[in-house]
Amino acid sequence: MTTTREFQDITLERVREHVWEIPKSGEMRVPARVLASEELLEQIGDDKTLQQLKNATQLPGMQKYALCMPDGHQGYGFPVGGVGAIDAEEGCISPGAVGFDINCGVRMIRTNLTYEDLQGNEEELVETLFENVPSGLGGGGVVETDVKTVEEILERGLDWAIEEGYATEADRLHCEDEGRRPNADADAVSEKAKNRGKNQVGSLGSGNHFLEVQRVTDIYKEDVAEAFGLEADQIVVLIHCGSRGLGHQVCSDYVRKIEQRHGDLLAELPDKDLAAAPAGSELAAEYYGAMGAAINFAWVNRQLITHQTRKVFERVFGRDWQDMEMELLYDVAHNIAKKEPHDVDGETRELYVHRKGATRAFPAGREEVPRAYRDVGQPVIIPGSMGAGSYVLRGGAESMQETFGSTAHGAGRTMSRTQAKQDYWGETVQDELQEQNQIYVKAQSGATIAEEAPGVYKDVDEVVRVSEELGIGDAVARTFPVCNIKG
DNA sequence: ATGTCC
Repeated sequence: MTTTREFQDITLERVREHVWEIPKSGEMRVPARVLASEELLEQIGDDKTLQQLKNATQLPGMQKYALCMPDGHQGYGFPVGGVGAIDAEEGCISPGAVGFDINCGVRMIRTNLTYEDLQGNEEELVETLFENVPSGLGGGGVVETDVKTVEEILERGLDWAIEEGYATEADRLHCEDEGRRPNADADAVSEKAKNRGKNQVGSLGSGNHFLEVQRVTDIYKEDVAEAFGLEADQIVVLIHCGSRGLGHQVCSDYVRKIEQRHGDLLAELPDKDLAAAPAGSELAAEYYGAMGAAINFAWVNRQLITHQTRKVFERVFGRDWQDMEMELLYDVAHNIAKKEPHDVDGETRELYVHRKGATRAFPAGREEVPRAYRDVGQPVIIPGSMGAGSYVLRGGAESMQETFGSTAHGAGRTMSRTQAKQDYWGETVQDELQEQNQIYVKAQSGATIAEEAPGVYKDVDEVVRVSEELGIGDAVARTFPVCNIKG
């Protein structure tokens, strides 16, 4: 007897614990799979996620199944929390399956400070960070620059930041892809996008983006934590942001171009927001190059915020950042597509792995994992809400087989921003966090705090539990917020 | 997410 669940005319069959399948039918090229507990599946079934996932199976060249991670929710065309691995020679590439915020991602910086070292300095620290790390909508970055410099950043990523003195060689080695995408093409990025980016280099932006000082509260795997340089009570810094207006502009430019030039493919797809360029076409190559360039821009963005953070810590604690051992643990992207070789039915194929709100989670042994972590698996950083903790995982042994080397990226929202503003008042949320949890929050706008209230997020513990039980990403450590700045 | 519509 098969266990099934039905949501809005979509039936899912239970394959095994935490694995639900929408069987292939009608125009679907492959089945779809949702990786979730029963509790998370109920939330995923609430909005358009399942229909979007089912639609995605119609993209030409989709391999095995379209996947939804445990934190999935509806997005533009393709679910946030979606993974689509598409043949890079005979399939297609879809900007909607990457997301508007190209290389939105997270990085964690270690320190050798303990929570005790920081207590009493929270207010000064949060204020100084807020003054020195640009945030909010619109312009204003750590550096104000010009189109020519933006082009350098787009082409060279972290290498540019090293030359300019904003990054070290160790920083570069601890970014996914070593902070520079080989196929990045600044010429494929419009002038308009470059102009939007030129005064946003080193800026958080708005929405769910933030910089958070955290303390490590739990260690689940001692040996892996040691390899990652994490221990209980340690202070770490988490930075979550992306490619700002530049990446957004790249996405809209190419959605429009692809819609215009590849109307034939578009006509076969169930949702125009899935617009895709056929593999081998001029636009597929151009979008891939422009996306790679926007990815480099986002890495530099997070690097300049790191640079400012180190300077702020130097000022507040009166020590050099090197003395506080403020090294980059790792920087992960969670809105990208990348050509990767994967095993499909016993054959190795080049695939465009689209991860939209999903994190690469390569296991131990893979050469893409930085040398320092190669024996334990890559670090995977999963931010929770500002009142809950965040997790550091390591890529699990089953990830290559189950999810094309991917896992979740966050807690995922449970209500709209509009609803959140009706249910919460920013200052109240802020006061409660400080009084009840000793969390110091500072934001450009009270509305942002309301929109990001801890209550609007799913249970990050449950997301991580499912990831761990599936063997795609294993919990290594947990952190809890101390100071949070945001747009 | 986003100069929340060129």
